[in-house]
Amino acid sequence: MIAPLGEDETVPTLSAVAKRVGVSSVTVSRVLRTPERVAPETRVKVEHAMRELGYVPNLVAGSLASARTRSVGALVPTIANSTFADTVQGLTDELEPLGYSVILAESRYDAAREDRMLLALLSRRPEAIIMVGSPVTQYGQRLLRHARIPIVETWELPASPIDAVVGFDNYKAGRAVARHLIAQGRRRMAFIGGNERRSTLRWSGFRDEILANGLQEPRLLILERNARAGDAAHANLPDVDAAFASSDAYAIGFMAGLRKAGLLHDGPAHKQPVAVIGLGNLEMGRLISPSLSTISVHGHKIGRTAAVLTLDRSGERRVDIGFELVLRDSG
Amino acid sequence: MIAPLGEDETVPTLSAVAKRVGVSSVTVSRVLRTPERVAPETRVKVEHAMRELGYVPNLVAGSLASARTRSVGALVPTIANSTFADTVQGLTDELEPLGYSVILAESRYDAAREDRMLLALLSRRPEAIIMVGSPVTQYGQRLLRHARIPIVETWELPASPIDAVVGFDNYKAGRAVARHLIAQGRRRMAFIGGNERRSTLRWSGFRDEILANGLQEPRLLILERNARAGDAAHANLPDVDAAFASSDAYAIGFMAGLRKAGLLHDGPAHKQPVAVIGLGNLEMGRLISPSLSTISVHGHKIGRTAAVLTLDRSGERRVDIGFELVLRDSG
DNA sequence: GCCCTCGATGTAAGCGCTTTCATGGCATTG
DNA sequence: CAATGCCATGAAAGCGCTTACATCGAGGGC
Repeated sequence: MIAPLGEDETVPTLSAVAKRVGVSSVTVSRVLRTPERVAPETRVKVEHAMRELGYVPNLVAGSLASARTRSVGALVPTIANSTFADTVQGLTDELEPLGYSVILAESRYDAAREDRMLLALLSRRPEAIIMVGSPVTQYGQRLLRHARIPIVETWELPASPIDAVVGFDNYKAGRAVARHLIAQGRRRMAFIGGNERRSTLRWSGFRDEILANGLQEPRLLILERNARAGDAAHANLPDVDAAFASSDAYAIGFMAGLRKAGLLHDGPAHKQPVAVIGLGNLEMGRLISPSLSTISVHGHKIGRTAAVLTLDRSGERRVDIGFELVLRDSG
Repeated sequence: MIAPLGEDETVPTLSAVAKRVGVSSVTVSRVLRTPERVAPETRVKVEHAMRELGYVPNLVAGSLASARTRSVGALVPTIANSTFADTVQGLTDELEPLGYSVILAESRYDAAREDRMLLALLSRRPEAIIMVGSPVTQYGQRLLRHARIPIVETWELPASPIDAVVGFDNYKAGRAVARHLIAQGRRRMAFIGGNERRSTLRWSGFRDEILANGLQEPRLLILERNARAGDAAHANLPDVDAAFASSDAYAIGFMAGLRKAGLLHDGPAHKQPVAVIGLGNLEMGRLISPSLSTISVHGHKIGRTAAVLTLDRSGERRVDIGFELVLRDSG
């Protein structure tokens, strides 16, 4: 596939450096890994030779020999347009200073692809795997259970996690939003979301709370991935006075539709004909008008915490990082 | 650092599978790599044993033996909140089906960190490196020039690239925006951007075009990373009638400031007291009101093209993917 | 002055694969 | 029927490191 760049001279190895200095290759290895165990004089000579040759350590050889790859696998549904990028960033913030690299894989909300990616990741022998959600298939679960490395599931709080978990209760988030909207006097609710587990959990909570309050069953609008929540959404949801969107992007799209229909004002929440609550707390939501009320989910912190959970396996393996209802002008 | 999970039994290897079936390990290797060269009967037995043992190929050993890691390195300034995620996604879209993994690194617009990440990536012997921009330091440049693998620089069109390049002309983008705003009758311009090369290039083009038209020097507002472009920006830019923001996020932040100051209407571009043009074409920009005019930059396509450039080294090594001025209601 | 320790270096083995080359059996050919 | 070729498999070497373990002087303690 990828053809190596032509030309001749070979990439320098440890022993090339060793030969040049006139020491054995262990010594060279030592100036890399445990420089304090090498006589300063030799060390200087070796470092000099490395620079001259442009030596770049071969970590794949090193990994094989030491059984430590200094890499972690990260599996997310998608990295683009998404708050999962925050989680990945949190992860790297914590891990890169320690010399770990992250191998990134995207499942695209596709079970088969998730399994393939899991296998691909494991083949590279990462020292831990951090994923958004949990493996969907039995096969994926088995793969991870047998991997014998720390596994961190995130963004949810599964009942029987494989190893560690850091996330929040999506069901409760749904209930919290419903509770707020009811208190605000809303009566005809709708839910806008995608067709995946976290979204479904939020829907369940939302619905349960509403029904528990004796209100009518909320409307449910499942959007396909990449669907435009805008015009479509409002056309499908006539006659509602509040909507909970499973992501800020959906919420903002829905608001665009509302605005077109003249159902969006620049005033405060209680003046809105239709209340809208999102989830994710994108910066954008704060900037638009009316500003978006949302569930804030601490994506970055999830990533950092996941990193900590792989590094320190002694403490509590389940972290409920919570969420926060951020009220602004949209609902 | 990361402690391996306790317990005993060792992870199965190729030869463990081989022993179990009673064949040599080459045969097992062959059913993985070239199954058509193995007698169907043996193949079935081997595959069965693999499943029984839960064998997961060790790609790090394979990589060392074959000198092919089937990985590529991706270096971006940041993955969060950013359109670079699109580029990474384009990359993986093209590469994952071919069995490549992407190793992700973030430079955070920091030269020293960029060099460290470059070295870390190269140590893992990726078969290609795709980066946003070009290495900032001499050292980084040298590292890549000596790496003997395809290198793709993106998002710019450097004069003397290391190897391949796919991007657009940031300077021309700046000129194009200026030209448009001038044609729209704007006279007192401002530029809002970050302190990094691509932003500076856009500023140069913007400024040059304005001066070439005999208008007064535009105002320049450099924002720190993560600064809120909102209130701050407008306070610093009184008396302008048009602004070009180096990213959609800045643009939307600036618009929020304008709205507060009563300088933003819901009508069409020519009715706006202050025109605003962004860059990036975030979906959000289409949804807000007034909708954001912007330079669209095809981030996803950049990623895909970068992948193609690493896979097929025969064609043109410089791709100008262009940009597009998308006019909506903000300017 | 002898033994021990310790610091600096080297030797050897091996990590889990792939690659190259060899082998032996069987079918094909004239 | 011998020569030929091919197909399925195996043996051996080695990828570039790390990790025991060995070695060898130089100092220090008594």
